[in-house]
Amino acid sequence: MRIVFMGTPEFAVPSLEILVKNNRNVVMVVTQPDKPRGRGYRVSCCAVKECAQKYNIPVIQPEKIGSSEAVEQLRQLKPDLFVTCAFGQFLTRDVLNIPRLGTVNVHGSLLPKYRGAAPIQWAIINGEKKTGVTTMLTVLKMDAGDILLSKEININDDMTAGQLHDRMSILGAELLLDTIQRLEEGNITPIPQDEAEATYAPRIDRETGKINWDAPARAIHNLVRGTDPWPGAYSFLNGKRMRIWKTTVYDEEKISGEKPGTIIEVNKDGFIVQAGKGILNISEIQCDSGKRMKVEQYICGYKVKSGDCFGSE
RNA sequence: CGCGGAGUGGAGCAGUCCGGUAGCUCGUCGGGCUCAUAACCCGAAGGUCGGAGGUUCAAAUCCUCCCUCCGCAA
Repeated sequence: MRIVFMGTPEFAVPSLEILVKNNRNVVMVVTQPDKPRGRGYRVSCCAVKECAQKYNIPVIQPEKIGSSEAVEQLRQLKPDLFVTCAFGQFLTRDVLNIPRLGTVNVHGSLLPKYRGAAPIQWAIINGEKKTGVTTMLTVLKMDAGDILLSKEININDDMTAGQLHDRMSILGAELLLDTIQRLEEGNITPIPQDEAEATYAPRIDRETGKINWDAPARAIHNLVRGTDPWPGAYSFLNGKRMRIWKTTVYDEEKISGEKPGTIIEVNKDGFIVQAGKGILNISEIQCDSGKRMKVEQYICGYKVKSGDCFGSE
């Protein structure tokens, strides 16, 4: 079976790798063009391209996958199957028509929930207790194709988006291999998604990480976890921006009368802060120009006292 | 040439503008107090101030180059 793999970031690497290691015939990898990224705007390539090069698989990086040039290149490969996994471009009808057996996508949620770019982060931010990975047929509408297989995974109360991402990328890879095997055997029945149940998980940006202290402590805790490692939850303390990396819910319900955001106690375990509902303990933070550090270390050099208040400036 | 911040005993910071004895909080070690303690009191150890040049009577501080880390932006 001739497979073309389309993917870009770290999440897709285990999927590509599992195909290679199981001697699947990946004839081509399609990924996003190299772009100037990072400090100093150095041009760098994505994780999937690096992986493909490691296994000497040809790579193309079309600006638009639907361009006549790219379509022609793909046609000439006479592929049996396309696999997409966090590719980052929509496939056009012309592209979808190329592979004999169709196109399979790996997605980081239990569809039809959390369609879109950031399903892992939003599942945590929304406080879900479980999520999963799904393989489905790729169609023109985003993440809306018929479901092939899915697998659940539990979300622990202290799990970060980064941790969940890493586990799900591996789970997704295993599910992909399984899916392809059963497709070959003709042992799989695509199930249409229930459109009425569909929800969306849009791309997150830096603003997503801004903490609203009027929210419940539990919701803030979920935001902190769901934006770790990127973009990170933040607020301002004494005029300086502070990222907040590690929290625990100290109390679910309590309302002390202090303004939300107020530090009601400082100790070596962290800041104890009043939220809109409930109380949050903050134990790990990061200042601009610095690395992550425990609050215990921070208060050695900075003066923080109870009554100081987190805010939007 | 994208913009900006940071590097000072083990940790976190001040001092740098305006050159002149290395400072604070915490930790560590020793002693004291205490039924006891992560609390309190007394004392001590520990630093080529990221690196290399330069200016100067004198550089953490001023000038030049380099290294490392971080934020913005992508």
